[in-house]
Amino acid sequence: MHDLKLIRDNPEAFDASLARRGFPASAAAVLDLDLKRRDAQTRLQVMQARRNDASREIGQVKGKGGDASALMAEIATLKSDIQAADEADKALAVEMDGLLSSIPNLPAAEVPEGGEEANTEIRRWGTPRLAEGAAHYELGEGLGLMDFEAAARMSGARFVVLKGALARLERALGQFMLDLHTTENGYTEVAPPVLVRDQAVYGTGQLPKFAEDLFRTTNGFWLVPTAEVPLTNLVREQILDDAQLPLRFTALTPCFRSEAGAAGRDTRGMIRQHQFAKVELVSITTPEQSAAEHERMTACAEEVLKRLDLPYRVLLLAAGDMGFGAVKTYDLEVWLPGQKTYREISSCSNCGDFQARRMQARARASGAKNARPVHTLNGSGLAVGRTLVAVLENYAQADGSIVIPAVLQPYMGGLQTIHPHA
RNA sequence: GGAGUCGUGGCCGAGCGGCUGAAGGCGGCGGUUUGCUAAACCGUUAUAGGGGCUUAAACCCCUAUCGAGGGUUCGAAUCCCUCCGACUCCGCCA
Repeated sequence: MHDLKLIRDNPEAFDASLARRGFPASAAAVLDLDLKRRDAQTRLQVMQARRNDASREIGQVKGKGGDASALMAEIATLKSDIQAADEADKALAVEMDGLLSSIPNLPAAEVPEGGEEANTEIRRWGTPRLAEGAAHYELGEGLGLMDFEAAARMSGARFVVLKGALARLERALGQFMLDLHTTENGYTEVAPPVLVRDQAVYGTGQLPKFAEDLFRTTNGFWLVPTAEVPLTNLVREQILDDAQLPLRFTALTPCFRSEAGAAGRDTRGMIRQHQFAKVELVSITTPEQSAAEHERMTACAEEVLKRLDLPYRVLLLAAGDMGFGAVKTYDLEVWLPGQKTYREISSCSNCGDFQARRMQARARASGAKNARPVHTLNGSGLAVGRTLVAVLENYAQADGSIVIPAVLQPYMGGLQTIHPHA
């Protein structure tokens, strides 16, 4: 959600920023509506002021036992006008809300202009295994521990059943990530709801524009597409002290995505599923802290890949490739020998005050009069399903067995290798 | 699921349908007192929007807001309805 004042003060800059995302100019429409709204508001307020005065007089006159019928008659004529003006004003407010809430956040100055092709590689880590490797689904099925057909029989496409050591490997990855972030990176573990109301999903920006990407229960709950939703909404409608910030939350949750519009993409394997596990990182900061926190959060996510010894690169996303609420986004892409390419495994975004405005999450500097919207950041630390894919493909041996990364072995009861038929 | 109670400002907590945007307290801020700390005392302290004045701020005026949304009324924090949330008791269940 945008600050209307900002658009009023500098409509050209606002449109120029949107243009960098490839988003059409919107300031004129906003300002036009704003003008209409203010006009309607003024007309309404003049009538309300008169009504309030007259009502007060009526009270006084009646209190002295006088006759107030003349005043009452006057207001009676005002009444329908007030109602009409009130409705007009509300309609305009709703219209403005709809308009503002459908405009994406403005990219930071250092974000490259353009679409996906303008994404910029920032750094690389590790040495990719360039030899042709087996795909994770071949490896998993070869192990007899990854079953897409069984999943399809009960749930259809884009689901998977993991069994035995692979099921445990997924659990191990989640535990390892969570432990790293809570014991070394300063995040507080949270076990949040994964079914949430409209307002929560609106707060983080998936609603109203992206409803089709989400699953919804018959009684109106949304299944969270990421723990970003519940973790960020932890501070909704709260007024915090700057001194409490930054707050850092992490959670391991299932994530649910309809993948409408992804038909035909990544149809094989575990890369794109309707349901997957993810460890999410969320930070709530002051406006001054968010840029540095963004770097810190990205480093926390990278640390997971380093400890797993998985080669990756970091991309600074171009304005047009960023998510709706992001000011700036780093994507972490892990090397997948099966595809001989880097694939996204984490996305770390600074959302500035965009989500905070929608959630009414504010913080006050000590002694300060006014509370300001906080800044919110979120990042995957990491997508567990895709990390499993990366481990399989990067740790596969010639005979189809999978070596367990050293840091995971304690979580696997000391198991060092997963053999076929295990 | 059945029966009931409740939802007020940063927090706690009053509030007869008519100068109540809201008593009081805590906290915060400013000041007095003080060797320092503590305490005491005085003053001040909601948010959003619109408008006036101004280079700007301060300031002034208006409107809205007492969980949310409707309704009744000349007038609603106060009455009615719906929803959301909290709590209590009973029943049921992991």
